[in-house]
Amino acid sequence: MAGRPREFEVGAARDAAMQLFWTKGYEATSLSDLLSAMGLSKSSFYQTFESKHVLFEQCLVRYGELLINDMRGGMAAAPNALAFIHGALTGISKETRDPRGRRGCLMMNTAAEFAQSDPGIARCVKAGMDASRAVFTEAVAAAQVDGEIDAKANTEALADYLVTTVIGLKTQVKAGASSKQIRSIAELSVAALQRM
Amino acid sequence: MAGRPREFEVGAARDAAMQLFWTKGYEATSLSDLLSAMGLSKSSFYQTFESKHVLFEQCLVRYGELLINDMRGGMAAAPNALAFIHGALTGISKETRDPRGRRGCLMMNTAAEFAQSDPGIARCVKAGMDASRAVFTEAVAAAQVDGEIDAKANTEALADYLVTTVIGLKTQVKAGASSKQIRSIAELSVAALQRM
DNA sequence: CAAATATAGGACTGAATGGTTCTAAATGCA
DNA sequence: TGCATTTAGAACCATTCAGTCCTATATTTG
Repeated sequence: MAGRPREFEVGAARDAAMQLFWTKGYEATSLSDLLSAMGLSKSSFYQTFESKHVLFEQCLVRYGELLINDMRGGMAAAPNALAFIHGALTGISKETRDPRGRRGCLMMNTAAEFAQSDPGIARCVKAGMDASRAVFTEAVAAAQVDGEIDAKANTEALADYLVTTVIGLKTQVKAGASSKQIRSIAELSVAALQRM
Repeated sequence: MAGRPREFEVGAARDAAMQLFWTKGYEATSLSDLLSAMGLSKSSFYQTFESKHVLFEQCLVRYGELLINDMRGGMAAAPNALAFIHGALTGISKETRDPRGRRGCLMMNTAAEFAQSDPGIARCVKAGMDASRAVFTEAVAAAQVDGEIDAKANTEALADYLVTTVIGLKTQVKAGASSKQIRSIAELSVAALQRM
């Protein structure tokens, strides 16, 4: 009834693919790149993952999950909502050192490479954006309750503002901005948030 | 001493290529796409432009020039510096309707596709960013003289903040944000600028 | 006319692409 | 033992790619 068991972990292999897509982008990642990184033969690859494109969509979804988990973890660990927001923005400055940080965000990279031409991908990207905005919405609302942000401000609009700022910062990192620059912009943005 | 004259305008052909690269990205633009868009035969193409890659770098430089010209034109046309800044941000909301606006910014798209792997391209992108930041720096300084922005604020830091916001907004457009969302974020950002 | 240059377009190269199919061996369960 | 399944790996396919080369024609100046 059952044959030889699979010798690799699907999740781990997919995560390896995700790292590669993240670093190089979809088109620039060849099938043989993937096979090396995932440690699979072509047979196993195509038996387990339908195609490069399908695998990529899975990676995108997975990336979104990790992103949201990270954000929620950060929010739980922070002393309060504003501290979380502050850390989320200023923390981006650390990504300037490590070349891996210069990869930017897989969602945004994908939006740039794809979103125009592939509706399925566009939906994935939009879903990821919406999810991260939702976390920021919660954080802003909590900070409003805390009295750190003006309770009369439009919560949704502030969350949109934060998402936009994060996107801008990450792109700046990718384009070569310095850690100091990033931190300065981040501080400015958080300070602005408290005066809205 | 002289032979048959060229039948096309180098500048116009390069601009057509730029539009295509802008819309599709570098890798996704094939040579035959370029030939069609530019209206050239292979012979003429390779005689005039050394290669696809060289042409792309030229397009990137050209795009940067146009971008800066646009910004300077907008600044000259605006009643004052703050109005220019306001228009530069809120104007991005108009790009949501037209599918051509959804292309984002060639500089940023290139940063996402390339900047990690190609040092020459990275230099081009950085130069473009710096140039547009310089225009914003002038605008902020002028607005500070006008009294629209706090004269005690760090001019360079505010310019960085503006560039970051523009990048974020354009990426949001690309990812499918609505005109209303963009406008709301833009208004918020300009208002914040006046309270820094 | 002759030299010089630009034109269009096809033939071609060599490499790489994603993807399919097959063989042959390995491994598990009933 | 026999069936089901995974494994590795190679062979193969059709396509696309950027780029080179060549022929033949057109158009300019000297």
